[in-house]
Amino acid sequence: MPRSGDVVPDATVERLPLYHQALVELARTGETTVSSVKLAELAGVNAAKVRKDLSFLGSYGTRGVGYDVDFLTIQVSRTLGLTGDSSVVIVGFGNLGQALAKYGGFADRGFPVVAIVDADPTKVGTAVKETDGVVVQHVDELAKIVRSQGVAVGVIATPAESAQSAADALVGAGVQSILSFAPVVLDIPETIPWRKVDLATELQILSFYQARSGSLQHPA
Amino acid sequence: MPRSGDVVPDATVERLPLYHQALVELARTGETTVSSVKLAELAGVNAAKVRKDLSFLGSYGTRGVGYDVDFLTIQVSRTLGLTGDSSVVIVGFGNLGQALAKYGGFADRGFPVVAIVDADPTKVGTAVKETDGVVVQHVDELAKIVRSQGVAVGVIATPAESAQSAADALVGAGVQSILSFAPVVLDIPETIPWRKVDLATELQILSFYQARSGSLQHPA
DNA sequence: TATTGCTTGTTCTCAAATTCACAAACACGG
DNA sequence: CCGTGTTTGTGAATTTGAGAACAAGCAATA
Repeated sequence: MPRSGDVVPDATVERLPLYHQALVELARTGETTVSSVKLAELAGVNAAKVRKDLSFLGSYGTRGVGYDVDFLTIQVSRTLGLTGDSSVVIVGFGNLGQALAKYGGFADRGFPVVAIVDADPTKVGTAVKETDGVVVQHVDELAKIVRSQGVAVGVIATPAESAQSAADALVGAGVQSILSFAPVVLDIPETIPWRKVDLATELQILSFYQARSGSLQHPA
Repeated sequence: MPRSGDVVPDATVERLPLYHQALVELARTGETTVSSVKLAELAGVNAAKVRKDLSFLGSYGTRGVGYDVDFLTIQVSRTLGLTGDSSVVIVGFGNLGQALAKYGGFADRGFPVVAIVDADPTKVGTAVKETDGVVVQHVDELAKIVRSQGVAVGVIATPAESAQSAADALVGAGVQSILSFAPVVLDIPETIPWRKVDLATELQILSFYQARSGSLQHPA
């Protein structure tokens, strides 16, 4: 019987946000309980997998009934460490950086963008109205910003060539995790978790399954 | 001995774009051959895994020497179905849609954005200079656009509520694969491969590993 | 042509993840 | 209070993936 002290498998961790998202949606529509079958449908996975995943957090369901939406939401949030907002700083104010800054999807889900930096002095001073008028600052200010604003997450939106120096700056400034959109492997200390999102890579993976068209559906 | 007719494992497919990226970079810097160790380093994976992955495409290396960069690039491209450009249409011209349209990273890697559509008539007519002046059209034109321009990929950048109707429109219009940024599970025919990228989900996964700080590094 | 050194391709073993299948447990109605 | 129907939680079996280890094979050199 897995208890909260036990390890949560990586594969499960990657799915917890899906459940969280589905639970928030259920709460919004007024549902008070949910079965593993329903939750599986909303998250796009298999019901047995949902039950096994949730069992790693503890025994929070009621047999014959299902899971309490609000209670389970809290447990999933707690496991993911989603207690309160985590401030984000974006490094790089090119097209992608501007895009991410204006995109509201971060703040909506508890990750407000509180600062933007760039190495180009001509970009410093620009205000982004979509993020409450955050003003672009110079990358040299990074350490000061992270400390004073308590920034937890750094997002790298620089060109590939500058990504490593951006990472170094973020690590030096003291952020606790990094999300990179640059298509390069970064050298980052083991103590700081980081992930890479590469949009072109996603399209190339699709390309493969499209070429094999019909024969195989993409794995969820 | 795996041959090109055999199945390529899903896990391998997800890494092929990384190798492709690394190979392109090697070619750019003038390297003509590369070892599995070097390629592994550039892609951020284990060397044994590189060799095993590549062996699914065929026996394209030379023992004692390594892989020919140009030749291997061609083989990886062919396996991924990256023969020539694949046109992309973006559905949704809100913040994220505009962001993606202006972001040059798609075209650079063989996925030019040739059209943008939105359901809001007030947005129709806007030109995006970053993508050679592509003009936003109404979503009702989608089928015509896809047919006339030979669009292969649809990118969904709408709010979550509109994502399913966007997907339906794309499927009806005849696109061959779909990349969605909306945080919902889509109902799409098995014949059309699709993937979901959710930026907030990425941050939430990081949140977990950050909470478990230091004890576990995120799996690549 | 024989030897040496290096790197691939593949086999083998182990670990992780998925899926099935079902007993255990609860609510509810009679 | 008992039986029924439903849904969880979890062993067990299966599939998939990771990594180590090494024989096979090629180039280069003398």
